[in-house]
Amino acid sequence: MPEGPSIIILKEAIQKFKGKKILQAEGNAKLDIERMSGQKIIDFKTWGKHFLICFKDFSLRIHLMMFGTYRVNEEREAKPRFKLTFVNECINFYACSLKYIEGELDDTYDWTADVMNDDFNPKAARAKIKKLPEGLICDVLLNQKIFAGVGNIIKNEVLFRTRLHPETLVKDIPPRKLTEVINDARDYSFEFLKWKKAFVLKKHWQAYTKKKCPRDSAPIFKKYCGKTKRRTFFCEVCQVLYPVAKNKVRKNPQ
DNA sequence: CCGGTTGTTCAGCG
DNA sequence: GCGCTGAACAACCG
Repeated sequence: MPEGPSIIILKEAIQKFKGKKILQAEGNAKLDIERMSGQKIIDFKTWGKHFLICFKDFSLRIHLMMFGTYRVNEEREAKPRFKLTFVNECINFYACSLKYIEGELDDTYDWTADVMNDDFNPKAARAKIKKLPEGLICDVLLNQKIFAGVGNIIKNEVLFRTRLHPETLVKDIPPRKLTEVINDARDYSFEFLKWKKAFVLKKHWQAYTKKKCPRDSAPIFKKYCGKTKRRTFFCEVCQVLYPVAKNKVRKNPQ
């Protein structure tokens, strides 16, 4: 479920409940689920991997973490973390983390960071990245304050598509290459969404979980990179680790 | 059948 | 107070 595009799919799946009144809210969550009983759903919003159910004075933030799931008008065997009942219909959420947000969401969320949002701002992303010169690009891509919604799959694929080595330091990335990475974090996320909806996401992976580079047939390495220590798949032949040593730059190519 | 993981938070430590 | 590590959570896939 978890990366940003999957949360968009969730939003679309339950869009029909927007404007509806919750007849009953129940569940085994730690917070006061019943607070939502009788409330009307004003809107659904998303920010990165957060799914937000908006009410008049507060919102519920749902994070599906690694294994969260949901069902519309269906039950799983396990008890739901919480269930919302409408007239003749219901939504069930399982294995998710919940939190209430009081007041305006604009006070909590920087919408310019969300790669799936129309307000995503590449310049704002660049300014935040510039403040982390010693950071590794593989960690930066997973930083939700910069690229909300990007998860480990998107990270791997964006680095492959832009031919950038995951352990490149931010300060060593050429400006145009950085522009490419920022733009592709958004572009690939929309490709991810399109392919996920069509159930063909996996077959479009070029580096993630792959053994061989589709560009040059060199082996794809697997390494737990950076501070985040997440699985990272990359080709050492075509993904450039900047700065490129001077004696490796050919003076007269071809 | 068991190991690994599309994610995040928090306790505990030096 | 900090950064780092490991645990915890949880369910499905291969």
